[in-house]
Amino acid sequence: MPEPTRRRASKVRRSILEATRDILAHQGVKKLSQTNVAKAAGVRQSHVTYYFPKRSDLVTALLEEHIQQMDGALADRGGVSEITAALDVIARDAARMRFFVGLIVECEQDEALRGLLTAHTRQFDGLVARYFGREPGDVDVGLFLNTLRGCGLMHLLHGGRGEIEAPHEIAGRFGLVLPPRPASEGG
Amino acid sequence: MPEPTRRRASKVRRSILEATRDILAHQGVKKLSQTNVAKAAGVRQSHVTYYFPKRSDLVTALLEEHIQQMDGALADRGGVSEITAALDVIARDAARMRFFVGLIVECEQDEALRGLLTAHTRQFDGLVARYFGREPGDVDVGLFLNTLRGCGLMHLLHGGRGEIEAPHEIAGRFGLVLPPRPASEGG
DNA sequence: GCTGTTTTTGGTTAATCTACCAAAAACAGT
DNA sequence: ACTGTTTTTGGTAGATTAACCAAAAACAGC
Repeated sequence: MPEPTRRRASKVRRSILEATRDILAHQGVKKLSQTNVAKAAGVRQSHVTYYFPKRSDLVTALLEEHIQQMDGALADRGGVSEITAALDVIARDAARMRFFVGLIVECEQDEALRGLLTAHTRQFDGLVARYFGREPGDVDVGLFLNTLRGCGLMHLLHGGRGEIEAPHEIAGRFGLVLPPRPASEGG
Repeated sequence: MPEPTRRRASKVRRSILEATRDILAHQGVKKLSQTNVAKAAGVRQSHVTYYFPKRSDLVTALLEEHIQQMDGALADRGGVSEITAALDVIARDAARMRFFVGLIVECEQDEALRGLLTAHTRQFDGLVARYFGREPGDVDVGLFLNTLRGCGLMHLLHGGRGEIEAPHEIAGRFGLVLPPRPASEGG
């Protein structure tokens, strides 16, 4: 058993991951340290090392959980409203972009993490393509999402200030419209 | 004299700034430290503190010089080819986006730096608007540039791999075309 | 060549960071 | 209740960081 059982379900482990997420989203990658995480989680610093022996373990677990949550919210129900919300978040939620940028910065030192993150974004792009009735890899969808990402990045830079056109309006500029209900969207 | 004279023109100072730029662009913000900068510049660590007493002084000076260089290349000649090249860089040059992302991360701890960077991007956006015969603050131009930024960010994430549509083609999607020569472009 | 300023040298400092460790405590299965 | 595992505690280690400093050296103006 290389992977202990209880270790994965621990309450402490959970609080550490949550603290990590909060710090990365609200204070940025420069503030992400074992000390700060432990403080925010209300546990000892050595707990962080215990559950995540290397820094990369912590960040990787964070991203894995994030992906899992996204999958739960998006893929399972395939809900239109969830995707709509997710698109909005990309362009208008500074904390989320801070989180994303932090991950990108971490990727610079961790190719495995980069693999995870690229795969995740690719999958998300494919999901959004479906949402608009396009094939995965669709160029319009790719550009549209990158537009949102650029908006989000500038929104982060400007300190969360400034108005941003609504995602579905931006989508229109790329010829992207929601096809008539695919007859499988549960309320 | 709060601002010493020779201090600003020093060869050492220049090499420090160049090393800082290179590290930020090619290794990322996590590798930006006095030690690494000094090593890359071939000077002693205490030199870095001497010329840039605080870390923020170093980053600020770096951005100021960057802005100055951009101004020199773009505003002076107002050259179409220079802007074309700059647009290309945003979307396709991973090192430049790494540099930009690094600055954004630094802004999180330095509001003055954020002011500098936001002002710079705003000015650049205005310049590009002119380039397309639009007014500063033009929504199409803003979205277009953010598209390039989003492309650049994803390009950085994917480790500099992957093809990207040419900027002027993307511009077309926003109804942006170069007006007939304004009769003032020097070859 | 003297004088005051700038720069360089070579260290030190205090803070912070990741990682490690041994021993106590809590817990689980039986 | 005993046994082995997991977790917690508390502390340490070694690296790395930005920042500071005194004294030597280089330099500039006169």
